[in-house]
Amino acid sequence: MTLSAAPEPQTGAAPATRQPTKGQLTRERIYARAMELFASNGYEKTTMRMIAESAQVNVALSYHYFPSKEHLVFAFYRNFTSEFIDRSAPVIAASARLEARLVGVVETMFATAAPYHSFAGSLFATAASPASPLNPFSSDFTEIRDSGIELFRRVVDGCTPRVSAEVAEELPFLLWMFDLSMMYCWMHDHSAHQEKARALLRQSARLISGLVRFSSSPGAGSFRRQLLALSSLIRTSIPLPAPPPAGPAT
Amino acid sequence: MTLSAAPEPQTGAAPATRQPTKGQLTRERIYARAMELFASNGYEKTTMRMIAESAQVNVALSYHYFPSKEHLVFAFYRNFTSEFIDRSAPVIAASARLEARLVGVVETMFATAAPYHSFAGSLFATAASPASPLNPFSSDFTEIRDSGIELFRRVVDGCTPRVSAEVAEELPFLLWMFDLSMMYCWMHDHSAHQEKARALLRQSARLISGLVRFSSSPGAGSFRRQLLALSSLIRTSIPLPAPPPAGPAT
DNA sequence: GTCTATAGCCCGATAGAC
DNA sequence: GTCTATCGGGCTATAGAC
Repeated sequence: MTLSAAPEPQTGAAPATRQPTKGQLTRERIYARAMELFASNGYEKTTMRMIAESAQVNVALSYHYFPSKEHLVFAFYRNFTSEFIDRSAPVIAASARLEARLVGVVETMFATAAPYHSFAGSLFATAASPASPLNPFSSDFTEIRDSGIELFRRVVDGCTPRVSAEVAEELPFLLWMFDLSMMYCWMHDHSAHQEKARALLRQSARLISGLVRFSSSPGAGSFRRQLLALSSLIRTSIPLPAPPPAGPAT
Repeated sequence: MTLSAAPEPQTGAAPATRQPTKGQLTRERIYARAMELFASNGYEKTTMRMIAESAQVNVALSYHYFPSKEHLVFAFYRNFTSEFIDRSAPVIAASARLEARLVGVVETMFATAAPYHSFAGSLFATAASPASPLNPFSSDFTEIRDSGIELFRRVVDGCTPRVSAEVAEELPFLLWMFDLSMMYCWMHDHSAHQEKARALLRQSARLISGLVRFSSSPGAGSFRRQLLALSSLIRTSIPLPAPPPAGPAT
């Protein structure tokens, strides 16, 4: 199964100015109602029949726009990632400190995801399985994953402490994985306002920033090489389209 | 829902010498057939009806012993963990080097899990959700998780490089989480014989061992304190029964 | 306590007529 | 796009045999 449904608008750099067709409106209505129901009843307890009824369409039509329940989840991922990245831009601009940027960006992710806290865990479960086309390391996910890594490239870009070019090449990927981990912690966190996840974030960001600084010191060559080798190993274990071109970009 | 089914034998320090009742044999037959079917058809494609038919019992009886499909997964976890831990003992005895022990123990986990590689991912998905009583941080999972952490306590115990008492208190938990991560990588790894996951393991173990050594050096007090604080934060975010008693136990 | 048989609910997903 | 009908599968309920 592949996850790109037929009438799915490619939300890339394509023309978003065209006025929506009737079908698109229907599609969005179904999606919106599904998210509401997921939030109020949870993912598992929300049935496709409920979604269709709520959106005032027939079940079969729901399946026309979203060929499976998973496709709704995938659409959520895309929308969420897109919104999260947009909201991160001013946060990155606000400070050059790596630690502040990292905390800020992940906090932004928490804030963006807050309305969905109740069902994010269930989505994650659907997505965690290597068998699922939704898992973050699958090829269906490539686009979303790449935009996430790209976000952390901007976090690293021009930050303090300064990072060497070789580190700057691997670090975005590592930070993206850190971001995923924080997401997982946040989902599990039922403390008020997810304060525990936030405390964890602050402590981790401090440690990461310290390690990055340390890895640039002259005496840390062995550590740096080991870390880079490790990151490279992880990255190449994943069906990434290609290692980031160290060419004319930036 | 709680996961301890009624006729489930408590495999603790309880008398395992008693001869199995007829019901226990049936239970084990159902379980064994389920695992075979999972391995050959995958988790999702194996139906409860198939399992019952294969074990030559009625579906309702299957549900008597395993009130849900998830209960089969939970039984698998318990058995797997138990076998994995048993097989790890000689590995720990074989070397005092932390790096060698770490590689050896995780390799043992890979070897123990090898027969289930095809469906381990699906089980993991069922288990990853915070909503699932199967997730590794849930209270149902406490016993299994504790035995895992205890295993890594033995890995750390008496190892070289020497670790200070305060590090030795947190390190087993961190290594257990590392073990979980490696499991996740291994599941995703479809290279021949999961060679990529093994390469990752060797590289990670080297780095971890280096970091442990470094953290014990006099100049690394700040790094060590930060790492300990982080570990403690993570650990206390989890419904652990209690922080490990620093009392009379070895 | 161990087990069979049957009947059925609910839900994800599909087929095909209109 | 709409609709009905249907399937397969997780799960439940009940009645009862031994």
